[in-house]
Amino acid sequence: MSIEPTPLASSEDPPYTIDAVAKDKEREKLGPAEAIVSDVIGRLIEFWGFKRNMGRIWAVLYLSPDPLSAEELRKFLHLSTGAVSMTLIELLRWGVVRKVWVQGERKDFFAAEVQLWRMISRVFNEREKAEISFAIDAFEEAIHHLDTQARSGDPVVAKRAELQRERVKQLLEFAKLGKKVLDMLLSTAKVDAEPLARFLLRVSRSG
Amino acid sequence: MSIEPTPLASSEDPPYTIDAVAKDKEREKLGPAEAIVSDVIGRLIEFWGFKRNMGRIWAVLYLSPDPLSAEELRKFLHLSTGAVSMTLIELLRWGVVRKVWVQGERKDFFAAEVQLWRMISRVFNEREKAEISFAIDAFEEAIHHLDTQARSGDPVVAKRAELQRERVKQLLEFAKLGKKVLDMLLSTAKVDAEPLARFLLRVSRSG
DNA sequence: CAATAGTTTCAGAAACTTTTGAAAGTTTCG
DNA sequence: CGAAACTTTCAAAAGTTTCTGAAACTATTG
Repeated sequence: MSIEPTPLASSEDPPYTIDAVAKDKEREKLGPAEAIVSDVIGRLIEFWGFKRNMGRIWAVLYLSPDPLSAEELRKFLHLSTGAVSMTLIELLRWGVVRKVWVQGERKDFFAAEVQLWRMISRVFNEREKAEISFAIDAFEEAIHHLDTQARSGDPVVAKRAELQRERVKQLLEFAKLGKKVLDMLLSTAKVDAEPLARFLLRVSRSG
Repeated sequence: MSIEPTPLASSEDPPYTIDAVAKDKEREKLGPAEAIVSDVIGRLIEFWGFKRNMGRIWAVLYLSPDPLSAEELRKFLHLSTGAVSMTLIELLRWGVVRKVWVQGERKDFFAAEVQLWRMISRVFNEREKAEISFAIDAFEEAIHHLDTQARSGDPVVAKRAELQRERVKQLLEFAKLGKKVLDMLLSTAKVDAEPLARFLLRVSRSG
């Protein structure tokens, strides 16, 4: 139930020695809280379309008082060197983990971005916005096609095109609204959620 | 570039006959706008963690003036009977597609939920809320573990537990905020976005 | 500059997800 | 009831994603 500090530091060891910290570094297992949190973050992140290990590694780093090396992460999470390397590269690309230089150490160390809001807005910005912009373009293209059809001679075709045009327009409006909310979130929310709220207040009157 | 109504209805056919509608029913291919929209909705939905075919089927139904049968969907999207059946069952479970009884027809017909907002809030309610509630519980459990550790004799363990407690608390706060926003969205936003905006306005002052 | 430490890459393996299509099941109708 | 119409199920196949671990590569140090 209590944490398992390290196999080397049994409860018989004289406690509070100077190298307690050094021993702490030799820990090979996650404590229960760390295990729970890295598991749940892994799931959340997977749910969000990333790899589970991205979430798990981020979580372990987030809960670590000090930066960790790839090797330590490998041990904690029972991953292969390759997986740790690839996952860290991905996390670095997303800007949610940083390389940290540790004095006197040759290998790289890694630390989590701890500003949750900044982190999430960064990911939203790159990922959701791209997706939604693509959708908006596609809906606009579809509407263009339907306009052409609506002007075609065949009234059956024209009638269907008109109905479809309305429906795609709904999708387009919805996507644009989503994009606006996202933009707002991204540009300012890391500082303050107020602009988003103001916007929604305005929207709610017209739509 | 223009729609392909059906291989049977070439442009030489006398147009505007009474059975133009009947011919329209024999269409076997999607028009360009339908193809674009079902593709992009398929992608969005996949991105959101559902099966691509759920999005594609929903989109075809959404753009159809009349309810469609499983067989028609199978033809339009080149799927197997099994895939159509399973996907429709899933869409029905999510409440984003309804069965529609068509007079004089023996087979089932299906229509899309066209209220976008209602649809999305329903999905959010079932899916995101469950996920976030689970995370909240897990974070609380982790904090409990860390409280125990913080009271343990070993000051190294205690110190780490305190730092970790702070961090997990951040996650917990964040998740709770997310849940609140979601609740607001779900309970009222289908009617009106205003309560959500008010809430955000309040939140932005305190934290 | 050779040995060592550390990191990345990548082809294949494993795990997981989705689809197929035939068989089983169900409902309707004469 | 029995045949026809239609739907669902499910085991196997196909497809996709993620992971492994050895080899290649890069950087550091004596």
